[in-house]
Amino acid sequence: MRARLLDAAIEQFAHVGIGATSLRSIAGAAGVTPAMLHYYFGDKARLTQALIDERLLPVLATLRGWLESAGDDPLALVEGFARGVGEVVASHPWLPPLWVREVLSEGGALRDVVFQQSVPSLPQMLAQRFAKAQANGRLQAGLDPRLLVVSLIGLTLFPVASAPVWKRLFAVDDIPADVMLKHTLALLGHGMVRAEAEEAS
Amino acid sequence: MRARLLDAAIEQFAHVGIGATSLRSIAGAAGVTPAMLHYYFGDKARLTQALIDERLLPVLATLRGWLESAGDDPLALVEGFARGVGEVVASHPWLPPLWVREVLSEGGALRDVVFQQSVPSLPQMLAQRFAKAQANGRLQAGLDPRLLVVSLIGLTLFPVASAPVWKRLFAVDDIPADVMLKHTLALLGHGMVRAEAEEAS
DNA sequence: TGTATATAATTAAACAATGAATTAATTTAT
DNA sequence: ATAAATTAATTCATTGTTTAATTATATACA
Repeated sequence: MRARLLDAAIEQFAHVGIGATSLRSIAGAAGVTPAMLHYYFGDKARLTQALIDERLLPVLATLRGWLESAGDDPLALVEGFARGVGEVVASHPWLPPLWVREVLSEGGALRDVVFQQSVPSLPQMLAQRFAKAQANGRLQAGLDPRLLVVSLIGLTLFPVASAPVWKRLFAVDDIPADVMLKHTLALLGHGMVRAEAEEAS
Repeated sequence: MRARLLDAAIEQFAHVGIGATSLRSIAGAAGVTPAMLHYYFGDKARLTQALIDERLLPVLATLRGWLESAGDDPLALVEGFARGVGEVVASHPWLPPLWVREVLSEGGALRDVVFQQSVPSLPQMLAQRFAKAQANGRLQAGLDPRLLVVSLIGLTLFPVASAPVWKRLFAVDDIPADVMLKHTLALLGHGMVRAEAEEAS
C-alpha cells in the first residue's frame, strides 16, 4: 500500500504539480482514506521527501551510472546517453513532467532539494566527457564538444531522415520521440540553468 | 488596479503554478482585498481567461509578427527570431516559466486553451521558412533546415566562443543567456509536441 | 465655484467547501 | 492475542466566493 500511495502521489505531482495536488486525491487514486498518508508518511512534506529519496534520486543515479560506465568514446557516450534516457523515461513516465514542473521551473518545489543533494548535472557531465574525448583526439578537431550535446538534443527532437549516421545513433527502439523530447528538454534545462548560475558567481 | 491584479496573478501563476496559487495571495501581492478579484473578474476561471486573452495571446501574436515580417533571408530570419524572443522575454519575464508549467507540461491548465485558439507553432513556422529559403537557393544545399532550428536553440543555450559567426547572430544585447534559454526551451517544446501529435494523426 | 448625487472602487465580514492533520475506533493479518 | 493496517470521525486552517457596507471619484446642477 505504501508503494501504491507513492505511485499515486508521484503521478499526480507530475501531472498537476505538488502544490495543486491534495492528499485527498492521492488517497482517492490509491483507493484508501487520506489517513493512510499520515500513517505511512506523517505529513505532505515527508511524503514529498520520501518521493525524492525513494523514486527520484535512484532514477538520477541510474542515469549517472550510464554515463560513468560509458568510457570516453564519444559515439558510445552519445548512444549510451540516448538509450539510457529512453529506457528511464519509458519505465518512469512521471519523470519528464515532474522534472519540468518541480525541478527545472523557477519556484519549483523540488529545486533546492534536488540541487542540495549534489545531483550531478547530466548535460555538464556529458560536455566534460566530450571535452575529454576531444583532448584524447577521438573527436575531430574544430567540432565544439558543446555543439555535440546540442546536436544530441536536436536530433532527439527532429527525426532527421537526411542524416543516417545520427539517425542510427538515436534509433532508441520504440520510444516515442515526444517522450524523448520532454525528458531531454528537462535534463538540458537543468544543466543549463546551473551552468549559468555557476558562471555568474 | 485591474492591471495590477493581472500583473500579480500572472507572476504567481508563472512562479508556483495556477493550481497552487490562491486568490488571497494574488490580492495580497497587489495590496488589495480578495474581493477585488471578484469585482473585476468574477471567479478564478474568468481571471485565468482574462490572463490568456489580454496577456498571453498578444505576446504570442507579437512573436508571430516578427516571423511573418522577416522575409525569407535565412540569416535575417534567425537574427529576427533571436532578437524577437529576447525582447519579448525581457519585457515579459513571466512567459518562460508560465509556458513551461501551464502550456508545455502535460496536464498544464492552459494547454488546451492555448492550442484550441490555433496559436501557430513558432518552431514549425521557422522550419517552414528555412525550407522555403533553401528551395530558393539562399541556403547552402545539404544543410537540413531542421538542423538550423536545432542549432538556433543550441547556440542560444551555449555561449559558443569558437563559432564567431553564430555568436554574432545571437548577441542579443544584454539579455541574459538563461532567460533566452528558458523561453527557447518553452517555445521549442510547444512546437515539438504539436508536430509529433500531428505526425501521429 | 460649491454642493449634491450618482457611479465606481474598495473594504470588511462572513459562508460554504476543501485541505491538512490528528485521534480513536475498527478491521485484518500474524 | 497481539500487532499492523485501515477506516470513520473530528479539528483547525485555508480557499473560493459572495454580500453588505464604506470610501473615493466623477458628474450634474445651482
